Amino acid sequence: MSQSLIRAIDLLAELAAKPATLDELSSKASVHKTTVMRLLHALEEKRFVVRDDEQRFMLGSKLFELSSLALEQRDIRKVAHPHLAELNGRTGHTVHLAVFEGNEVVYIDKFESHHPVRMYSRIGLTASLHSAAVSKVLLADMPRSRQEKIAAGLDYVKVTDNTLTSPEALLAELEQVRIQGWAHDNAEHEAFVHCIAAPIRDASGAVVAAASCSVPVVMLSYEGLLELLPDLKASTEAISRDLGWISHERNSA
Amino acid sequence: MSQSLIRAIDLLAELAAKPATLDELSSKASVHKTTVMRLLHALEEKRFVVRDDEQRFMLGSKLFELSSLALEQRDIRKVAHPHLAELNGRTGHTVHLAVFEGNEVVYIDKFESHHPVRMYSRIGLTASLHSAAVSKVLLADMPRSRQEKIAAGLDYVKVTDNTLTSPEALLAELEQVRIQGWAHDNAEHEAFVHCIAAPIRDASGAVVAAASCSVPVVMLSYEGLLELLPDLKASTEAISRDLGWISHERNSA
DNA sequence: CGCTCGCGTTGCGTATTTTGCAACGCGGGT
DNA sequence: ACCCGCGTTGCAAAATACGCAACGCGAGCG
Repeated sequence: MSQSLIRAIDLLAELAAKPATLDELSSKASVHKTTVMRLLHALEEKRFVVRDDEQRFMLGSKLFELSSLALEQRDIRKVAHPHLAELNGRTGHTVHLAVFEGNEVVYIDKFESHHPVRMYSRIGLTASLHSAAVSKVLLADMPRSRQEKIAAGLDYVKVTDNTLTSPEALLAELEQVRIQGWAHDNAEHEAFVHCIAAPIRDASGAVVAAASCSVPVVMLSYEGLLELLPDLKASTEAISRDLGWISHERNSA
Repeated sequence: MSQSLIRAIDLLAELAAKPATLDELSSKASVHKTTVMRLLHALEEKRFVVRDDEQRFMLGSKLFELSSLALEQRDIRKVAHPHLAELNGRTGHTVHLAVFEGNEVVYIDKFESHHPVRMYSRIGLTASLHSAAVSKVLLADMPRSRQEKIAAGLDYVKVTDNTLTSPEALLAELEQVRIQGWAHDNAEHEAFVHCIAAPIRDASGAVVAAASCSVPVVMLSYEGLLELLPDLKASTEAISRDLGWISHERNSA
């Protein structure tokens, strides 16, 4: 167990909240300031951390570099980007791309709404496994046994009144998603925001990513949201074809 | 000296190049695979690393999250973003935003050209201190003694035929930049690409960032490049005013 | 101008962790 | 069925990390 490494990572997490001094970090981490100092020096030397004008430590530019390279290593993002940019252009609404990585669903691309609305999601953050539409799409393609295992291990945090609250409810919804080929988030993930998501498949037909359109409920009714579905599916199917997927069925809402 | 932490960071640097297996990483790092395995497990637990479908390790999504937060902590970027987006829209050329951090110049925003050209620069990478226009702008505002210290410590790598190759040449050019209020990169930083940069100031008048326009020499002559200067300066001055800067002089090319 | 305080830094000995070794376990291929 | 590649594990030794106590410096105050 790499305690020293874990401590350094914890320091980065503290600095992710806001820049801090040596003493502040030492206090937060319950670690002697000498120890914190040495870890920060190593992080500073490698550009993970930098000192601002007031001698506070803050996250360094190496993180931009690594992040940029990590995103570039995700081919799905490169292939999907122009399609989703167009979808965002046509609809004017927030568009996300998410993948299943390390037992979590992570947003790896995002296009902001043309309207003055902003959402909590951001590239790099994880999406709730039991409430986000992209999560349902990604889970729906998994074998039932794996779904059950994941569903059993979730903490069904009630984010809104509509949030699913049991493994049974989630599994039932996943079955419906698998059949209909898309998922919705009925303001389960973010209050006052609903969205729809559709799967992106690779040459083998496996779901490798999900894309979604999200809209505040005051801007668009549920019926209006569903009218975006053909457009969304056209984009996700175009991306899937670029990945070698061959459509065997006629799709419709 | 945090050897374990440094090793972990080196592993991340290897994975930045491309995903790799345990044995590959062990070989590259000259560290026993047991040690690499433990470090990777810790990194995986904290989402700095994830395993792909072929059990290779790759950079994880936590880096996106930290990078996103680190960029948000840089207020200058948020203030400058809309202005530089407009500059990019008006000119159609590549636009960069760079700051001086930890004795280096780092790109913290970039807007791609509307033409089919791509450059090596990317958010998070450092710019050469002796050849990039943004670097000259940032260095030009420093006290002479600090300039001399930095100039003396540089490795004057000859990137192109036009690259400056001595501290004296660099300091002379910095003096010129300070007087004229902008800098150029005469294909010193990237062959066949020239650019101009201008300073962004804060309320105290200090240069806190630099913005640049970069164009391939085949697309625009040097004279044509200089014609972009009023537009660039209009943007950097607007950003400076947003930061509280008060202009005391009439500016012109 | 001198003193005090806050905060980053340093030397060092001890405690703790890290490390590599040797072997194991598992899955895939022959 | 066997072998090989590769990830994993237990353990003892080696090496580092750690915290302590004090230092040094700059800023602020009297």
